[in-house]
Amino acid sequence: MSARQKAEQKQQTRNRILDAAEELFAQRSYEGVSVRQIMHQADADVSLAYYHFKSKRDLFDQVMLRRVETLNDLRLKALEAVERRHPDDAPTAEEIIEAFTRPLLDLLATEHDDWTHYFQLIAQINSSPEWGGELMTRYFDPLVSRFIKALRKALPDIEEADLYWSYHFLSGALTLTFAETGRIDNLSNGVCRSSDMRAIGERMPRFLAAGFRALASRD
Amino acid sequence: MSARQKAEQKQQTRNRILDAAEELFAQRSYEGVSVRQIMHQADADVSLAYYHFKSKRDLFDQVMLRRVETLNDLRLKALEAVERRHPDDAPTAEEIIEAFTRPLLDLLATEHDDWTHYFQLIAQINSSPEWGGELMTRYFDPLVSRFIKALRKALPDIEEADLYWSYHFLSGALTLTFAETGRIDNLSNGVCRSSDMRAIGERMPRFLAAGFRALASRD
DNA sequence: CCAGAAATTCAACGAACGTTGAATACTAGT
DNA sequence: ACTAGTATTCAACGTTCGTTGAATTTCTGG
Repeated sequence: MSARQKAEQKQQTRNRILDAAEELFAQRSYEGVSVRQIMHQADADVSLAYYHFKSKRDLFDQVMLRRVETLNDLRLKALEAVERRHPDDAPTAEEIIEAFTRPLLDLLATEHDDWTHYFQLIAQINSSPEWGGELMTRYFDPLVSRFIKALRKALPDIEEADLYWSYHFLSGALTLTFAETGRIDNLSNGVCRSSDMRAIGERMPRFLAAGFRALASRD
Repeated sequence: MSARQKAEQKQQTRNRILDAAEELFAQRSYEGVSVRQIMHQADADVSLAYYHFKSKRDLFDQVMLRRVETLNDLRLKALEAVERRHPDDAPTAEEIIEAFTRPLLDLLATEHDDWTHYFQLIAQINSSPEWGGELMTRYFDPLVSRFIKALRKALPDIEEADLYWSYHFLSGALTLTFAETGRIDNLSNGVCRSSDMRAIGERMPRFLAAGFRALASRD
């Protein structure tokens, strides 16, 4: 086995641990899961966690970090593509929201098992005062500000407060929806399924863009 | 001290424990808080928790139960009041959503300290697959179905799937907003404040009703 | 003032927690 | 075959966890 292969194997183990941690943190929260349970699911010895990571908290941070760059890149590229399609006029609110949500939709449609637990985790963090404050600001707010700037251009008459509140409502709808909690499956008696990305893609941008416009055209 | 007064004092202690548990569960989740920490905050001995409640889990359930009836009653009354104002025609979607949200707004405006942690807790539960599945269904779905029935009447042309997805988006926006996570305060650099119930009341029903209508009038 | 119930405290249980240092297995280069 | 180093395992530490039974305080009704 070459040195290169060895390094890859180490990464493999590290990723197995990250996968297990991601899934369990998403299902039962940070404090609801022990390092022992994570390492059991990763099929590795407990103390190996502390060889690959500094602490339980560090493991959690690396779970967050592993995917955030991919995600933000895709979203930014989608936004830039939309703007490139409108060299003169401004894109519509719906197009911008589409760029904000489409990457998540696509990731869940094509690599569902890789991303589903990550979005569950983000949903929980987003609605937690304890965790969300720091993490969401650090990882997502820069990109969000970029999208809000684009939305401001799409809705030139909107007031600042309306713009931020609109985004806030969007954020709640989006994180809950992509968390695939199964709530809608229960409520609708099977008419809707949390995992139906096509159904979401057809409805969410339209729903949210209408909301933005309703606040932009206030009388 | 009369027997009556004594029973009241017992209830007082019980409520002190529930208050402490509600606040800490909301801030740090069920597993993130120990019975010892709760009882320390309630200024009572650890084992007193097991005199008033069967277990930690039972304590959590009682935290949930304590306020849910009040809340659902207010919401149902608000909906019935709206319907009484429309004996012949159907109320608008905005009026119904208003009835769904107004009680929360009012409770947070008039008894903020009593209710703020409860709504934080609900937000976390709503976005957790582990907890939300059972709890939200048990405590809220009956009332929600009642509201959905009213919305179906307000939007006679809407398809079932659109109706449920619309409510799902509403649910996400609503739970995040009333959780007062402070996320919008950071993002908007102080332009908006999570605790500004007036700002929310002026915007949320309008935003969400527009979303419903956008899906109802699908081409 | 006393009996007895009710509310609260004390002391402790076994289990699980995060974390660590030393020991081991494995493999790559010499 | 030997060595060096890296990945992994073993065994244990002190602490905190949820929970319990017995002791104790507090107060009421007789």
